[in-house]
Amino acid sequence: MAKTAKPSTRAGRRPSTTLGELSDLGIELFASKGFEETSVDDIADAAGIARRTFFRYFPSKNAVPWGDFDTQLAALRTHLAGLPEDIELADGLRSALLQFNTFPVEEAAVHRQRMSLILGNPALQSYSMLMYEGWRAVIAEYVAARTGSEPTDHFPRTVGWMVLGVAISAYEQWLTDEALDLAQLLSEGTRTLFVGLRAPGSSDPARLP
Amino acid sequence: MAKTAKPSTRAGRRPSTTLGELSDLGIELFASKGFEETSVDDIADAAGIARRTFFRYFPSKNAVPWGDFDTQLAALRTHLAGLPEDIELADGLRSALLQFNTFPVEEAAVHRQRMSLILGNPALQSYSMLMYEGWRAVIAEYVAARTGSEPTDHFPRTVGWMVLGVAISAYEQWLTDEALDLAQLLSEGTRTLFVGLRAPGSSDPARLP
DNA sequence: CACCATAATGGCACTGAGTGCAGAAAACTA
DNA sequence: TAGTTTTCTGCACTCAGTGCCATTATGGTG
Repeated sequence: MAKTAKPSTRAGRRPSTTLGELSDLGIELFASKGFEETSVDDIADAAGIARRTFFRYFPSKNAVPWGDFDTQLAALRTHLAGLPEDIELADGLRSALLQFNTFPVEEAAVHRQRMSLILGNPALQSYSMLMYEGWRAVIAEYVAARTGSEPTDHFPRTVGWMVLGVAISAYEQWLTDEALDLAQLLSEGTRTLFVGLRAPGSSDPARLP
Repeated sequence: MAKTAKPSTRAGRRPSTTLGELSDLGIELFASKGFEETSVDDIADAAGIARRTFFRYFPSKNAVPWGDFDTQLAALRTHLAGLPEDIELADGLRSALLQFNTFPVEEAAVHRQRMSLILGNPALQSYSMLMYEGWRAVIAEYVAARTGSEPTDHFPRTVGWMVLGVAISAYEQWLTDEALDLAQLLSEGTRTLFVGLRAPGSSDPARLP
């Protein structure tokens, strides 16, 4: 997140900061002062840029904690595309979940703070829906490719939602207790997803009104 | 939604409108002019109330399409509480899904318009996350009660998310084609949820990293 | 070096959502 | 009629987000 952009040997004025730096700075301010209590002006001032410039880096204040999410999505897409084709769909999905939510230890603190903000603040919870849409689309693409259907078909869409649900509830749980292991929570969630809820003897929902 | 409030024989000035009427009016304006293009002033003017009064009925412009969602949530909670205790958890959940999304035919048109707005407009998609939170909580309560755990535990939370996913993807699909049957889409979704994704022979996610 | 193209920053004015406050307006009660 | 209760309304204010245009910094070129 706090990485520097490459020199980019081409012409024109240099950007005065990076999206990652602004994101980290914003997260810090949000965490210390509160999200609502931190204005865009506060962030811009702290970063030494104009308010107007801030909106060239982010489409909204809500987008700050997400940093360069698009890049992460692209990485996820690449990861899924590189998986062997002879593994189970379910195994591919678990692999995606674990890969996407694995990060270097030195980023653990910022990451926890970021997720705590996103999942704890109403405005940010709201905004996250728009980010999740892209995430779900990547999952749906993979499911569609593996099942010979379209990403907008019912099954891939449903799976996209359910896998997202597994991810988010794992995070929600993780944030309640510092001692919990995120990867284990994700695995437990995927288990619920993979084996289903139907107890032996339950009626078949597809055959009832 | 367009129901009138009861006479309320008590003192004080009468409300000049109802939340349901405002909601219907708002949905109509949003559908005809577009959500972004319709200002709060437009709605207030059309309803014959002051802008300031609008915000006594709704916390935000985004809340308009949801009408009195809290009442519907209460009905769902009551429905779940009234289910026999000897049925499968999965059957109770399917019952909730179908009950919550069944409505009189005369409301079908408005309901489709409402859902089309909520699922199609970015600002409304965002806001829906806050509404879904209450919905998920009701599901999680039921699951917790049936499994002897707390609504905030990992399993009830995960199930809440997954059932929500089933509901939303059914709606998304429903909106793509007028001819599709919502109840059937919900049933198909619950089937995916109940039987799980794991194909026979897939490894057990709970036993792997 | 002077000039030009390019890419980014920055200032300004404007719209529109949401809020706090104080007072007016409509109901019922005694 | 006077008092009480509840809702409505107008006003002023903050803050997010946007369109427009000028300004600044950089590299390339004659």
